[in-house]
Amino acid sequence: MANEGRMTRLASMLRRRGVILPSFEIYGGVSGLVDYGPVGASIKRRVIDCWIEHWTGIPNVREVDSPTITPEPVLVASGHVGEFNDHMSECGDCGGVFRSDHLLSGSHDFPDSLDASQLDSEIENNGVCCPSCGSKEWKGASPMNLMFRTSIGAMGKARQAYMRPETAQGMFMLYPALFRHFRQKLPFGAVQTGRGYRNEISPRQGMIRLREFNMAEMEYFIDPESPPEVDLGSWDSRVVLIPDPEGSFAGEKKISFAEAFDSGIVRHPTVAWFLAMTLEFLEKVGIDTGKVRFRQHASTEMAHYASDCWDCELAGEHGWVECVGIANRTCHDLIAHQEHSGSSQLRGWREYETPRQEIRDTLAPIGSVIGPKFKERANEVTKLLGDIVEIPDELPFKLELEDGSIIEIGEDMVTRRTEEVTIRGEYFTPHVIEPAFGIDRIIWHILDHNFNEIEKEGEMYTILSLEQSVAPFDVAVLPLFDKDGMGEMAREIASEVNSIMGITADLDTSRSIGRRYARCDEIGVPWAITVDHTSLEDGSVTIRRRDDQAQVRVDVGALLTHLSAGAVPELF
RNA sequence: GCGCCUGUAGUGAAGGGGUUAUCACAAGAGGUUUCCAACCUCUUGUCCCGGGUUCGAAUCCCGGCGGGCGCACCA
Repeated sequence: MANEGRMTRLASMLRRRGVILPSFEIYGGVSGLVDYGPVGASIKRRVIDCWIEHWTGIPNVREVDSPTITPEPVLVASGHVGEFNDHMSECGDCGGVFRSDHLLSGSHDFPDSLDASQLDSEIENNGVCCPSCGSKEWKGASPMNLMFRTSIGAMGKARQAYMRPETAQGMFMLYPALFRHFRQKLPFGAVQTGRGYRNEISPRQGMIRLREFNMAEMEYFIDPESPPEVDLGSWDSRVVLIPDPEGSFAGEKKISFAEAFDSGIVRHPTVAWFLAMTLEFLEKVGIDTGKVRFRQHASTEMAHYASDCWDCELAGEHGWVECVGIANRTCHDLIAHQEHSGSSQLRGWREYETPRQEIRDTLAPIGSVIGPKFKERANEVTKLLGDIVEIPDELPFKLELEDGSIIEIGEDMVTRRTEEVTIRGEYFTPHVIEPAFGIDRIIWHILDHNFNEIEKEGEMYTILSLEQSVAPFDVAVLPLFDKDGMGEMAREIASEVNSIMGITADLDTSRSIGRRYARCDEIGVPWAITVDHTSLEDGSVTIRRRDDQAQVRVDVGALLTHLSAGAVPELF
């Protein structure tokens, strides 16, 4: 990094001012867990609010909220229990730990599919050496699950559960409710923000890799045969894209989203749309768009559920960091849950433009005959009759049961019907496009991109140039001195400002006015109202703009009006 | 998980087997001050935790926890 020590100073400031701090510090701290302090929590809340507002701006998108504790079968169906159970092999000499399947990647076609003992024998048979020390002494492979295990119920019959590794599954569980809510018409979407948990082996880099983290995800359900039409023309800025390095577009490009889609780099129109929406959001919350790039996953690194995946990476003190993933998860999750749960509610209905007429032959079983005749096998017979595709022309006919026995279906057992039916549409499993945001990583980059160290009268001076929408306070109210009634007037103004919905004021009365401006600048408060002697005489105050320290005098009433209308800049 | 480095007020640092651990900035109280970290007085607050060596450990050793970097991991 060009500016030595900048990251240290930023991290120190965040701790000193109560933005982001290590958790449980008086007990020694826990790696991978952080606190948002009295200033940071406001920033986080506002970033999340901006995010919700941004994505619910899409028609037919609603917020939902589901539990973090998730029963095991849900995560078995989603693939997380299997996927998270990677086996790890430990070197007996140097203690290095490696994924067992990676050790075999050159010598076995499907190392993923092996169990622990198979992995061990394959490793031994192939003479795999430890990548760090070259030893061939391996301890047995053992599963490593990155999810936090817990159980539901305190006593003996407790059910196995996990803390969710993503919010997405909760939204898939809500699919039937969403389908009803949106009057059974796709596309629609659900957004959810909340905590996710991954028991990382070694969390590092401050708040970049956390064990408990804040995420924000949208599941946008579409009919794969008629994805929503999007006009990408309204996002005309050029962005840096890094297409699949193994694909035909390999190599960094700087083009617009429309061009990227038209040329086939971005394969799906909805994915292209969400890439553009993502950039727009990041810009709104104060990310420097010059430090944004989108990288397409190579097919080999794709998550188990994704068919096309783009990462949005942000540049900062930690280099390029993945902060958003946009994945076309196709119908993978809904199909998996349908199969594991047996639910038939995880589908959409596609109406044909013109209804189809079909002649349908059916054999309706007559239970009063089949029952007594086949007894315990009657259920199977009934089911098989319903499944017959080619109805035999003549009765009686032979039917083979599962156990191989052949039975004869006679005329007295069924009613043969030929009817003309009108088919108006068909069921299908929707596809889902998912933008998933790592909120903590985005907050880190907002802080990073807006942390400005300038020189003021020969000394270093810090300004956090946050957008007002994500600033910890909208405005600071500062009496020039806390005497002669200036303090009282400031307190009144602060409480009036706080009574405006969505606007918060911080009151600071201690020490010199210059010092208080500096404190506000450091945590990114965009505006400061100062109450001075003139204020006591004529009810006017001054308002100071953080970014250039310009100050104008206005009537308090007018200022409050501008504050509630978000029109303070017009005063300058 | 492994290796190397590392841990002293809120932050940044100095020091260090022996009386009461030092400095700057920050913070609190009071004073002063008619707008950008001013000044004066006073105040609060620190050796990560545990064990060992020692007459004596914040200092040396071991372990744990935390942090940094490298390797590995990051669905």
